[in-house]
Amino acid sequence: MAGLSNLIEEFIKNLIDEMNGVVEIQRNELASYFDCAPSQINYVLSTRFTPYKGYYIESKRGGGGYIKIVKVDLNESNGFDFEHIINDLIGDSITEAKAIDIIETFFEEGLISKKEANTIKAAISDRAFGTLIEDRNRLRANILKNIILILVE
Amino acid sequence: MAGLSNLIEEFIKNLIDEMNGVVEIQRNELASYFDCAPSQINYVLSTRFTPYKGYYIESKRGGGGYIKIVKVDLNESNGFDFEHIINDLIGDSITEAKAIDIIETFFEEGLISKKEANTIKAAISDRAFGTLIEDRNRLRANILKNIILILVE
DNA sequence: ACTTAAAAGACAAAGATAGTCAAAGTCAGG
DNA sequence: CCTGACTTTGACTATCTTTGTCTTTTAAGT
Repeated sequence: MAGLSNLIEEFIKNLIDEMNGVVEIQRNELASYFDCAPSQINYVLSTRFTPYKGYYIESKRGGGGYIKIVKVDLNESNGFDFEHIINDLIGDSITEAKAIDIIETFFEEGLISKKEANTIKAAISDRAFGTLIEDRNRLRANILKNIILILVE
Repeated sequence: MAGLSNLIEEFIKNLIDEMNGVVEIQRNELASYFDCAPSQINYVLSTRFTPYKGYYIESKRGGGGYIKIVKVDLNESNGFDFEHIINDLIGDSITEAKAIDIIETFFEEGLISKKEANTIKAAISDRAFGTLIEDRNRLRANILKNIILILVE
């Protein structure tokens, strides 16, 4: 059940690993390698390589154009920028998917264990909110921020 | 005497046994296998595979979507009677103070670390719920039950 | 400078799943 | 028979993926 987007995601992640955290691709080349629409590459980038997952992207159009994907090393020197995470990435409302991305990143960077990651995911999942319909994203932002403050201590 | 929902329930339970406690299904596929409305599957899941019975569920929509059902053994774990905790102590509503008591007990008995205890407390505190006024205790019960299933697993 | 071709970006439509909710059906007990 | 709980169904919604079309940017040649 692979799924094309997942394949492309894996492919890029392998490249990034091999290249020590930075990779440059050419959109059309990659698209033709996977025999898909070029904009599929944009889709993968915008859903899988987001700031919530610890990536940022630069690109250039025209002849010699490229897309550069950088994996941010959150632990290097500065440690996590919690202020940024709390104010900009979470704010006062966040979707489940984005919250999970942040939690996964914490795990991948060694800030929390797998068990802690799963616990936090359980705590902020829509499923855990049950029948509560309104303001899920606000509630989630609140809970997540409270949890993160504990982790920082 | 049979009843479609019971058949589907049995079918899924057999799958889970075969698969060692975790199974992924596709809603439409299963519905067409039983020749019923897809939402019948949701009905079965929400009435038969609840946290009270030791199940939790994850899913994804869209292409490559799935429903993942995980069975947790509430009986044989760490000397805790999780079934009792979930069904009787928590139920579908619990105060902050009582929830904290349960979490403290988990810590004292070595099921979770101090950090995990603090994380969970942060997740179910009234403070984390912010301006949400109604149904705090219901919400807390839901979140706590989901977290406990993760801890047991 | 101007033009053109070679990138990448934006966005919308179509396809593929799953979720929600309420109406209609069934069945057992009073 | 009536009532209420449980079940079944279907219409509508939400989310995720794939594809295609049109736009914008940039480098290179004239």
